[in-house]
Amino acid sequence: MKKQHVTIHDIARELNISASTVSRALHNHPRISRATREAVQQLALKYNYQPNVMASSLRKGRSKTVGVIVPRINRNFFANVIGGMEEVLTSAGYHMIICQTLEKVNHEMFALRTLVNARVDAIIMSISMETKDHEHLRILVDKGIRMFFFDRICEEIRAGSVAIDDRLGAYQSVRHLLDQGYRNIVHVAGAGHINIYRARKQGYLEALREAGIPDRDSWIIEESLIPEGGKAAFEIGMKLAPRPDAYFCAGDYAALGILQAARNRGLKVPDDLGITGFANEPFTEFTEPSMTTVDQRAGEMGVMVADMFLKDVDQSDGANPVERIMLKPELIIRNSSMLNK
Amino acid sequence: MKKQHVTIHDIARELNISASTVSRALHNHPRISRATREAVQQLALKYNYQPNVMASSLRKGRSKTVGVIVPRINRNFFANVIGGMEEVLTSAGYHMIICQTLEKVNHEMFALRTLVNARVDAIIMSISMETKDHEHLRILVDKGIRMFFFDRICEEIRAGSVAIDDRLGAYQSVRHLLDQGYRNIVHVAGAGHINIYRARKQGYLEALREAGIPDRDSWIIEESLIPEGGKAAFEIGMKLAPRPDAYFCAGDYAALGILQAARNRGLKVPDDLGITGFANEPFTEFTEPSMTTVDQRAGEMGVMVADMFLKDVDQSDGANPVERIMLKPELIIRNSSMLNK
DNA sequence: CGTTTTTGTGCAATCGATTGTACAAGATTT
DNA sequence: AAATCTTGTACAATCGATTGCACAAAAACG
Repeated sequence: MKKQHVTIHDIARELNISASTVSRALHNHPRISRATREAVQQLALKYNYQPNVMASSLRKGRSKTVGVIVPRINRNFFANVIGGMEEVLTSAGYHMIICQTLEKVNHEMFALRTLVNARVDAIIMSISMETKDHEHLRILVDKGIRMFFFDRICEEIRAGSVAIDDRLGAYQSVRHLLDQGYRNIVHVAGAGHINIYRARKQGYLEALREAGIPDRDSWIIEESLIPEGGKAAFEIGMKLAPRPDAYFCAGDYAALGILQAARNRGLKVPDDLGITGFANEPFTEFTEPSMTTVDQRAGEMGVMVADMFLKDVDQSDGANPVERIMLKPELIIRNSSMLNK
Repeated sequence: MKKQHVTIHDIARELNISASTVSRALHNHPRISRATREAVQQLALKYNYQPNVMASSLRKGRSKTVGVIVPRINRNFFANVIGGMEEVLTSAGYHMIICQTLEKVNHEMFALRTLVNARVDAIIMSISMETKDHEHLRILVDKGIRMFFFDRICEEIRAGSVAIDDRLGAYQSVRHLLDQGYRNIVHVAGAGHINIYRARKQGYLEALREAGIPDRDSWIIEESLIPEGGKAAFEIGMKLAPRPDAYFCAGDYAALGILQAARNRGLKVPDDLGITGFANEPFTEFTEPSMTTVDQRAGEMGVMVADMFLKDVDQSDGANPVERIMLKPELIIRNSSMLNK
């Protein structure tokens, strides 16, 4: 249990020079003589000197840390985004502090305060379901805190963002169902105040209109996107006329609920009923029949938003043109929607 | 874009007192008069003063941060553990810095160095697959760094840990298969140098022996625990005599591979073949038939290891009796192993 | 009333790294 | 040889919070 860490002062003392010289030598300052520089660097190596991040952060006012806020860490999508960010940020010398909101706006505010306290160099977040008002976000941006959004972005705030083109993903899904010959397509939708669910609804409507199929409000069923929500939507759908022959769900878990409900009713998928989900959750590959869905390219999204941040700090000439990237989603066609064999 | 943060000096100036008095007032130091204390606290509230964590960390030598190292953030199990830790640590005022090793030992060493640099108050980790040697861990523990393991623990290091009783989980699974009437049970095993896979094998052997069934080495097939590994194991199993009637897999993805391979061969699960997995991955609920597996109580594990850390820092009287907790796993019986209906 | 104790506050050092400025010695220019 | 420039290093302040020590004023005591 020796002294825990070597400091520049330890090195300075041993070489009979000042700490400032050591610091400069370690940073290859041009004014430091070659002899001194090499002596310092050798000794640093010998003692395995590691700069105290807190001290240098305090002095420089930058913490080399990025705060990440997600609704839930253990949701497949978010875990993948975080995985992507981690790879980029770590290799650029940044840490990540991670907070989850559990979809609660007060958790979100708490997390924001925590991260601002920790003096993170940026906050990268996906807003919670409950977040309808964005005043707490605006305050931070106005204060000059670097902020980036991914997936669930807040359009009203001027901030960089990466998201997938949900509208396009939905459009492609519905278009695919139409191509397969399905005609009476119900949309199981998510909460309307979240941009991604609004966009998915738009894509659904667009595909129908393009095909000349009238859209009706009663065919858009807003439900919680969990298996139970899917089952509820299925029951509602059973009462519609004409009888729906396909369900486009804004989430995979809801699609799974539809699948289970259909099975219970003796309906065959995909013959009697086509089903598509959204998110490419791992289980969709393994359901019977396997589920058609839309991949959100989570890992890439994490990489891109992290890169966006790095680019921004690098230039940091103040004039940051806010970039909003939209990734193209990938329609993954599986058996739950393959009418033609 | 005003001045970003209020400091104790700002408050001190406004009240014509010294910064040290402000600091003491904010910490309810008994020597500070009531009047001063209240004035300070009011002003702090008014300006929404938030202490600079880096400054206080630097001074106090504690960062209020915990480093977490996992093989992959986006693996369901680890994401759930992290989720559990997050809830506990955040409400105790700690941050988490998260690193992933991607199962590489050099990534692991890099992560350790990074976290030590960041002066984390503890490191909570699950070792990578590649980690066979533990010298790099011992060095840190000897240096006095607080270390805790979960799931994949390193027994040779004296450190607190939380894991599930893998041996028991395996024993229960195999016992269940035997109770169902299966007799010729293959074990698809994981890498033998990882404690959890060794323990699962032990449980398998124990259940067989207890039932008076001879165990043979050729019935233990060590494979990568992915669907392809399962398929490979299935092919090997097809050549055994007598023909296996059940597979106990050390991982769910391998079990899935067996399920798919069996289906391709026209074998009916569970009638012709019983299958059980390990980990309770979300998809196991949704396969056809649904998969029997063992739940590892990931969230609880995260909560417990975080609590263990908090208890340790709180007392910190040096005399820390190393605690090694073993959680009881939960056998989740589903259709892939239900011979009796 | 003089002495001791308690109370309330400020000073200054500290944590470790960084950086503007000063300054001496050596090199170059005129 | 004097003037100027370059090179190499040290000093001291700084980032913001914390804390041991000092000390004055007030209170308690004999």
